[in-house]
Amino acid sequence: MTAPTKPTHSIPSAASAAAGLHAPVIDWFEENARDLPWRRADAGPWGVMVSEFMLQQTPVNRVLPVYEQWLARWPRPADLAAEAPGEAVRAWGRLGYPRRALRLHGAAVAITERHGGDVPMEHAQLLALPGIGEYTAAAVASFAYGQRHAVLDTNVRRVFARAVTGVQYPPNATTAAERRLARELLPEDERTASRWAAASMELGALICTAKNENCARCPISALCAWRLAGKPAHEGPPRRGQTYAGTDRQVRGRLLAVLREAVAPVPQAVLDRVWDEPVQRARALDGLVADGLVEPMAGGLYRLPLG
DNA sequence: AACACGTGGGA
DNA sequence: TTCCCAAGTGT
Repeated sequence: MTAPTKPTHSIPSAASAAAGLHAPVIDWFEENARDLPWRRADAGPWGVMVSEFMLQQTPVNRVLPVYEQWLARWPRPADLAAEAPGEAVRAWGRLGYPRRALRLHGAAVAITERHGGDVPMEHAQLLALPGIGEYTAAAVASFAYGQRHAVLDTNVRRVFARAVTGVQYPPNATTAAERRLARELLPEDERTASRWAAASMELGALICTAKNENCARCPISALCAWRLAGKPAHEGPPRRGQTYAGTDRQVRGRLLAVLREAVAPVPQAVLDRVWDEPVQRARALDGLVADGLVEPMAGGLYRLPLG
């Protein structure tokens, strides 16, 4: 008597059960994707890369105008590489986390020196660039070059948490289980995989949002584990809210705002006006200098870095 | 692993 | 007003 055929090497997973997500999400994306400049055919790998830097923790609507100015001024990596890093910081404006501007400049220099001025195609080469981590490397490889990579950002993590795992929010930090799920859910076909990456991200950004999710317009609401379970509220430790008022970050922000607007080196006395408490003020300024965001000059003057 | 790192808009 | 959140990275 023969035992029933049973693949012992293949463990039934949530991923295999969720394979039916691809078509509805991709179809939805074809119909509802936003017409964003970095998605246009003429954006190119550099446009995609610039957008990814700017979109790290900053909403699309605030990125849009800065992105347009940036690409108009520096249409190729070599154009940015030829500038002083401080010009990148200035052009970054109020997008926040200005060290990203410094890293984008550094990445442009590395691309110019190591890759002949072309944004590299390989994930490992992208990952080696300053300011590019796991997410951004996968995003550029997928969006700019159509490659097959798991692109796991906060939107995709939330979609998976709900649709597949059945919980309201993903864990605070990305887990190995999430990475495995993302890989398992990735369509085999390269073209489909890159569409899936963009589509699942867009779904999280427009429909399956952190608050006030719009299940009525969701293409996979019928399959969503979280909705099917009655949309149970998040359990466990609350996501630690980041305080801001009174922190060094706030002081650094004020300091840098003054330097960004200044056309000439700024005297220490002018910087001193942005914050009353001298110890914290000095610490914040020292931190900016240590980070390479501010350059001290002789005579107690400060400016954005010349290089 | 936990933290630092900006900014502004919406609920 | 206060709180939450937005396509993360580096240490």
